[in-house]
Amino acid sequence: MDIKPTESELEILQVIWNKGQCTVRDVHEQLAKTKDAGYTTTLKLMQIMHDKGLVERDTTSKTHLYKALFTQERAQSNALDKILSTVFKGSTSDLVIQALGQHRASADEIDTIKNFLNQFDQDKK
Amino acid sequence: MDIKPTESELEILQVIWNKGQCTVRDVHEQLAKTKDAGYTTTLKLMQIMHDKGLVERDTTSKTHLYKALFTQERAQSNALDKILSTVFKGSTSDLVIQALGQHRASADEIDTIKNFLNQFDQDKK
DNA sequence: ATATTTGTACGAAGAAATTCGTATTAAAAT
DNA sequence: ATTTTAATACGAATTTCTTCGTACAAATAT
Repeated sequence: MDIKPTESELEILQVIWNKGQCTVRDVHEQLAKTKDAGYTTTLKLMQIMHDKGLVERDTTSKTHLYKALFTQERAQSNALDKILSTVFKGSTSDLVIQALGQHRASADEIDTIKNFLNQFDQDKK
Repeated sequence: MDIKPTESELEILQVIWNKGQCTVRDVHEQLAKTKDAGYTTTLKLMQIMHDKGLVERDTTSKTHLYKALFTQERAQSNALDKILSTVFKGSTSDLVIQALGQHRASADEIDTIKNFLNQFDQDKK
């Protein structure tokens, strides 16, 4: 079973991951900042996501509450796999170098990454 | 103007980037290894890509030759931007660390990345 | 010369994703 | 109590992507 949210579904999931839990209105208002789609469009999408099993919802009160059914880490992992195979010929180092070159990381971030790499070396021994 | 190849278009572009230049048959045979779609499907897709301006083609001889009109680097850059904003909350270091954790890099690759990071420090001075 | 193979063009069907209008119900405000 | 507001449900239109069949033309083989 493969989880593959569409583009729009990912936009919605992002909002849900940030807030932890969302009403349709929460999501819609967040999206409205950068996009313009009608409220019922967002509603419908979230209902479809529920049908697909991407989210669960609490229907106790009139206004339903949605939660994600898979983690952002999982989505990250899928997204990385996908672009690695489609545009990076499978080369993780190409990906990493391009990412770092394109979006300058802060000194702190660079340190974090270096530490991460060093810890790797230790594993090898 | 935003370049946004679809999933199938990316599969085709990948083949073109590898060979530099391709006939429809070249592409089709490569794809056939992992997929099964009819020849005319591939043909049609490539024609559409031409309409969209993703590729150019040389129609001098009967068998047309296709070339990509944008680089793989550009596609990589777009892909990274997209997943950074949709699933990584914009954090490059999260992306890098997750990528390295998920797809163990070789010692050589790790060195390459380290050097890249060090060179970064120098830039800062 | 003729038949076969190999190619392009292109319409159209099918599938998937997105968008929205209308109906209906529940809650809140007057 | 009644009106207004805010919510869900859901069908249906639209758009985008994918797939394929058929027609036709050029090159190749017989």
